Amino acid sequence: MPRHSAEPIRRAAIVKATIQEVARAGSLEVTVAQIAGKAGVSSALAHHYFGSKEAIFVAAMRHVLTVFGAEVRGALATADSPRERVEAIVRASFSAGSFRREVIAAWLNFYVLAQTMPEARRLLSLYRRRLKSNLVHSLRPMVGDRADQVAEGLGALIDGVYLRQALAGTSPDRQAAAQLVLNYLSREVAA
Amino acid sequence: MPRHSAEPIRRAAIVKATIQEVARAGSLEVTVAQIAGKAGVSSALAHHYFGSKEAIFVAAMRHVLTVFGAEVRGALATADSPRERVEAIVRASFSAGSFRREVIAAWLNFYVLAQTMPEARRLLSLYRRRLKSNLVHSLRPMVGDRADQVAEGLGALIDGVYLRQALAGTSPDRQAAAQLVLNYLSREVAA
DNA sequence: AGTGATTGATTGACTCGTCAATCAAGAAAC
DNA sequence: GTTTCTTGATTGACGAGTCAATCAATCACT
Repeated sequence: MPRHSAEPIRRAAIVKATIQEVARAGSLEVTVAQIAGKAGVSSALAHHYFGSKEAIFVAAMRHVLTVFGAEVRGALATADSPRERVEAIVRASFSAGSFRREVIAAWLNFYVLAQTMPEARRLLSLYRRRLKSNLVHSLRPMVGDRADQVAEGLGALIDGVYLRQALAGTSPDRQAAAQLVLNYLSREVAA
Repeated sequence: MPRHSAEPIRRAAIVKATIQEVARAGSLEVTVAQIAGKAGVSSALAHHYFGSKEAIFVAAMRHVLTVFGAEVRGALATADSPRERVEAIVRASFSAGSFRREVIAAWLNFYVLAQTMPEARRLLSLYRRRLKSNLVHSLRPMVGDRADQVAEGLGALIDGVYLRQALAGTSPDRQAAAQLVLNYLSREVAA
């Protein structure tokens, strides 16, 4: 293993470990040592690569959002009609990659992080704006000028389902979650 | 100042200060000293009355839920038809007492707390079960055996609206929030 | 009414542990 | 032999919880 390839590997390992540890602890009260330990490195190395604990959290958050973004884009690629596009976004929200216990738990805590860290808030706002923009664009041909409020409702509903899943002891049911939201969509379109 | 009236006054002050401080900090990372300071007492006294920091948080959470429960009950008192009952619950969710910046911020953090503290989780589950039971009961005459899923959707939507409000920089708009949820209700009933 | 005992209220000072961050130095690669 | 990687050790700060002591009201008894 060549020396110069270590950095990306370590960063990825630390980011992954961060998500796992945050999920395990159920809060952001995890020590750098715990994260580093899980990643199989020393806490000093984590500081070496990220500079601070906050930066580690931001990187983890960015990773979650990146994965989610990629899933949305992938789902949109095969969608033709507006209806299909909206459905693609909804399904991507509950895809196998993002709708997992550890990611959901991390998600909730990133919301809390966004309350105190401007950088985290920026990331979250960016993601939200993109999602809404995507939704509104696809909804326009379906519901006209109600697109904005329907998008707002869909967004809130998705967030709510996530939130409730975070607290539920059971493992997430992607199918049921998607169905609940798509149901809402159908009603709005029919109205 | 009569001796025996000190305890309830102090407890209430500390609980109130806890909610304010959690909201101000945007997280549970507030020190007992900060809370006590805001309540105008020493940190030792807070420990004297509550025993631990966790117990302080639980008391604050219980208070929020109690206020909310009272608001729901009050709203239900003047509701006759099933439709009115559901609307009362929804409106109570966004009532002036509960849908305030500080309370919303505290709410979000209590969700996080519930991930780690069994007692907090118990409280939250209890509140949720009651709310859903209330909803299902009133929805039954309106939507029949779809009552359960509609209640689930309403609950998730309410949670989602709260969550988004926690992150929004603006002050909460009770009217718009209630309208969004009631809209969902109308669609479901019409279907 | 006076006086001493009792009890709750309250605090400042202290302990003990924890943790983020730094540093200096060793190991590995090139 | 220089650069990158990696760590153990250390530090400095901070915070929860404890404790011994003070203060003030109430009580019990005369």
